[in-house]
Formats: sequence, C-alpha cells, structure tokens
Amino acid sequence: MKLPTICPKFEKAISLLSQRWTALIIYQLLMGPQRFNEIQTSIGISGKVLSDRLKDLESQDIIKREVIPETPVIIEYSLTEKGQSMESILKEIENWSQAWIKPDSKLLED
Amino acid sequence: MKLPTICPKFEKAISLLSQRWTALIIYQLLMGPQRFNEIQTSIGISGKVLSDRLKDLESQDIIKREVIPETPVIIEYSLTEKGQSMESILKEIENWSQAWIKPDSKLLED
DNA sequence: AAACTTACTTACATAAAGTAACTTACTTAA
DNA sequence: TTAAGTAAGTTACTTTATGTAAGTAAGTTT
Repeated sequence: MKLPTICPKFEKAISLLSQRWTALIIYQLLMGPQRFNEIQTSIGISGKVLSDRLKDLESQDIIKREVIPETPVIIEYSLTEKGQSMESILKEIENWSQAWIKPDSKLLED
Repeated sequence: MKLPTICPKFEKAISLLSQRWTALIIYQLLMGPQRFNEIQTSIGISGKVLSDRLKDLESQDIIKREVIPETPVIIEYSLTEKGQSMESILKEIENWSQAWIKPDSKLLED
C-alpha cells in the first residue's frame, strides 16, 4: 500500500485549476474587473455555479468582491495579486492550445 | 443574449485541464512511462476513472498505450509529443504553487 | 488447487453541475 | 403607478461525474 506522494502545494494548485470554470473565470478577470452577469454571459456558466466559484475563489484570496455604492449598487469582482499572478499559467495554456489543439472539425466533412 | 466568445482552442485546452485527474496523470507520465497500477497508486485515483481518462487522453493523442509482449503482457502508458509539450504548463503551475500556495495548516494550531 | 497480480469492467452510491423558476431591491417604459 | 426589466443571487429539482467495492480473465507463485 503506497500513499500518493505529490507535493501538497502543487496538488492544491492542480485541484484549484481542475475545478470546472475556475480557470475560465480567472481568465475573464484578467481582462479587468467584472460584474456577476458579465462573467456569467461571457463564459456561459450557470448562476448557481458561478456564485459557488466566486465564493470559493474569494476565500482563497484569488479574487475580491467589491460593493460599489452607486445607485443601484454595483458588485464588482476582480483579481487579487495572487489571482493576477496566475496569468503566466493561463498564458502557457493559451500558447499551448494555439500550437497543439486542432480546430475541431464540426464532424461535417463528408 | 450574448454568446460566450472565447477562443475554441483555448477552451478545449481548458476543458481538458479542468477535468479532474487529467493534469495529474500527465504530470506523472512526465516522469516516464508507467503502468496502470503505478499511475493508480501514485495519484490515488479509482480504477474506473483512470480507465476513462486514459482512453480519453489516448483519443486526444496526449498519451499512447503500448502492449509489450512479455509474459505476462505489460501495458505501458506514455506521453506522446503532444503530451510532452504540456510540460511547460505543468511547470508553470508548479512554480506558481510554490510561490503562492501556503502550506495548509492542518487546523491544529491551538 | 488456492491465492495473488494486472488491467480492467460493472453495479450501485454520492457528489457536483445544469436548468429553471424565484427573490429582493432598484429602474425604466407605458 | 402599475408592469416589466435588470442585477445579484438563491432554491428546488434533474442529470452527469466521480467514488467505492466487487467482479473478471489471463497469467504466476506457493
């Protein structure tokens, strides 16, 4: 019986990025602070899951939630320094995808 | 009504990495070819899901499955060139995790 | 022959995600 | 000044994904 022996920090990072939608949310926020509905429509996530993820990411200090007291109130999500620092990861993924993912044929080639 | 407008290649890469276990499997295989049970015990994944993932990754040409006709037969999984090329992504994640993830307190600090 | 190993698969249970409708507070159009 | 709309969620319910444990087939070791 052997126990998994991967660095716990690495594992934590992986489990963060392996959660559906997290990477995409961070990616969106790299373009600047955004509101709930903007994020939702731009990545096509359900309100429920977005709400979960935002709480989760906030608790991990990756994003911050700001209440801007305009009327009506505006709630703005943005990256913290820690969140910003993930840009390098997202860029690597982007580069890799451009180099290696082939555009998906719509299965229409007859 | 606005449609999500993220680059499909990037999205595909993200959805690949957002699948639980995929990143960890690739990470393991970066250390060299491995057999089913080795992967399973090293990352602590269930046989069922590992089996699913390996098929999936094989179909995406990220890993290859080789039957080595020893007796008994050995089945070895290894990265393809495409799979190997993901090393940069995994390394970025590793670096980031070292810099930004704090070791998780075991909740034991009294 | 009985027990063990490898590489899986199957059946069933639980957790995560999706869908759609609802809420509360404020706003604009009729 | 009521009716409908927007923003930021939440709730209830369904579907999908993952986990757990046991089973299988081929070969091995005792």
